[in-house]
This record gives sequence, structure tokens and C-alpha cells, in this order.
Amino acid sequence: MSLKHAILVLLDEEPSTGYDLMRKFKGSVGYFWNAKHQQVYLQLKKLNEDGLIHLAIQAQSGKPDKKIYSLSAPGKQALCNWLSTPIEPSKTNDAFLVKLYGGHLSSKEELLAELARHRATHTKTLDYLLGLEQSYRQLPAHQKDKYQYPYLTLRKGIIGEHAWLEWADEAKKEIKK
Amino acid sequence: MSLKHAILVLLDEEPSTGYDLMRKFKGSVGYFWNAKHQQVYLQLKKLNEDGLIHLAIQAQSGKPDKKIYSLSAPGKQALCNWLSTPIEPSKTNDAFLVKLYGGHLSSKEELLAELARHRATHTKTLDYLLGLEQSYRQLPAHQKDKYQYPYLTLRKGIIGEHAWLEWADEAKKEIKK
DNA sequence: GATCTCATGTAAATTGTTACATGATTTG
DNA sequence: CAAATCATGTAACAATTTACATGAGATC
Repeated sequence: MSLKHAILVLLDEEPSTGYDLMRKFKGSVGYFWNAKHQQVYLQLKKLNEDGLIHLAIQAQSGKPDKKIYSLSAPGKQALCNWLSTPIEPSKTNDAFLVKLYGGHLSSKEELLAELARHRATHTKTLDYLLGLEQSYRQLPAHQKDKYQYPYLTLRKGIIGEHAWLEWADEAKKEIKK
Repeated sequence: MSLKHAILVLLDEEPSTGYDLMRKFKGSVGYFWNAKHQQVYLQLKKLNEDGLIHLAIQAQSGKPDKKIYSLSAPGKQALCNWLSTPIEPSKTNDAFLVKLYGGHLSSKEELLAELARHRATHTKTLDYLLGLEQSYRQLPAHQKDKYQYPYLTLRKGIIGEHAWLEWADEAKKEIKK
């Protein structure tokens, strides 16, 4: 679907290896896009075959060759076409809420334990995103301009995680009640 | 993955047809689970073959027979097992944020137009969820207890949509700037 | 007369996950 | 010396989407 476009957007920002992209999916853009490495390497292969990205091989000793991909002219065109095509708001599938929905079949202890576990990962994600925000704020003005749009998506991540935690507090009280 | 469990949870609440389930996925539980009808009918078939749900056929004139599914004992067991197994926090893939991330390749007008479009659907969803909340609040006490957990997930939907709109206001200002 | 709701499916294509596979370098 | 990080992939399987398919009744 749009893993393809997520990769193109990231490569437009800077040439990267599959591994680089993976680090982004696990880190700085993980709050809005996720993928497994197998999927990424496969997609890069396809994008290269389709001529949407270029490949430069950089030999390394003791490690597999580094394969650095970058956006090609047709790739940029394809990306721009996609960007100017309206998309539907994304749908959420959240298994944790499915579990909560059927909460009467669990014990309160189990529910609270799982809520706490999830809370911990969301707190960690929020802290990480706040760190990224700090880095952004310390950037010189022209760099801030450059990253204006990525920063906007970062704000979405931060606001979203805040909301999650706000809800979690409410949910905790309500379950204990 | 857990469409299966989403269906089991909904059938635990009340026996339903595939069509009934679809209405829920498009409506009251759509903010945390989505599926296409083809997927639902397929899954119901499998769940029935595996003995996790029962099937009762109700003839109708002029329409296909209504196929009413309900949770079986092994189904309830399977559901309880799943409920007591920890799951990972869900990952989000949001194509709209991918588009925003590459916003410098679009025009401000296009970005604002798409933001407004998405804003409209989120506003609509929020209004719908607030309506559901009103219905819940007017329930007699024992009914409120029964729907305590579904209500908690509803709160997640409401808080999440609020957060989306809050972010959208910020984003709008920032894009215009 | 067109569109929406009711009500159900099959088949093909695409996408994503899990399992399997390798191997050097760095850090604790 | 164990674990994490770097760095890449194939193959099998599961899940999801898109396209195709039908047809009555209700509403505008």
C-alpha cells in the first residue's frame, strides 16, 4: 500500500540503506509508520526494479555490502503524484481495546497489569518524542524551516501519546472502581 | 490476527449476523476495529468450521437467509485464553502523516484542503461517539455496569478524536505560517 | 429511475508476518 | 563470553484489499 510511499518520502529526505530505514521505522517515525525489515528489503528491491530508486553499493569489510538507495527522478514524480492524490483517513485496529471491551471476562488485576504494561511503553515513546522535540527546538532557524513538516507529524505523535496517557489514568480509576 | 478475537468479543455480547458485525465495525467499535465484509464473512465461516461459534439459520422472504452466529463453549474458552495472554501495543500506519512528512513537495493549499477533509471526518466521528456517550449516560445503573468496559473503550475513542482535532488546529496554523 | 440499506458470498492480488539463515563488530 | 548492533536476505504462511457477483425492498 503505502509502505512504498513511506520509503519514498524517507529517501527524499536522505539516501539510506534498508537498515537506516528500519531504524527510522523503529524510532523517529515509528509513531506513524511501522514495518518489518523483511518487508522493507523486499520493497526496496521492487522499487529499484521499477526504477523509482537508485542503488549505490558501498563495500565494507566483514559486513555485507552497504546498499544505499536514493530517490530517482521517476521516483520523485511518483511520490509527488501520490502526494497530490487524496487519501482516506486511516483506520485503527487496536487489539488492546478489543481485550478491554471484553473486560468482564478477565480479572481486574489482569486488566490493570496489562494497562500498566502498555502505559509504560507509551510513556517511553512519549519521552523519546519529547527528546526529539527538544532537538528540533535547538535547531537554527533555517533547519527548523527544513523540518517544519516532519515536526508537525512529531507534534501529532506527542499529542497522541499525551492523550493515550490521559485516557489510561481515567481507565485505571474506572477499572478499580 | 485478532479480527477473530474482535468477532468473538462482539458475539459474546450478543448473537449477530455478519451484517450486524459489519454495522458495528463501521459504527460503534469502528474507532478501534475495522474490517471489510468479505473478511468478516470469511472469518465467520472459519470460526464456525473450527467450532468456536454456532450457526442458526433464519429464513427470510426476498432476501438471503439470515445467518445468526453465537459464541460456543469452546469459543468462549478460546476468547478467555486470548484475553489472558499479554499483547503488544498496536502499531499505527497513518498514510496522511506520511503525506504531511513530505509536505514540502506539496502546496500549502493542497495540504490545508486535505487537512480540512480529514478534520471533517474526525469531527463527524467525534459527534457520533459523543452521541453514544449520551446514550450510555442515560442508561439505568445496572445497564451502566454491564457496559462499563465498552464505555471505557468509547472514552478512548472520544479522547483520541479530541486529540486529533487539537493537533489539527495546531497544524493548520503552522502550515499557514 | 437512482441510490441506499439489507444480506451474502467467491477469487485474485497484494501486503504483512513468522520462521529460517548468516556473520562480523561492539559493548558490558 | 554473552548480548546487542550492524546488515542483508529467502520462503512459507496468514491477513487484507480489490474486484466481481447477486438481488429484493425502501426512499427520494
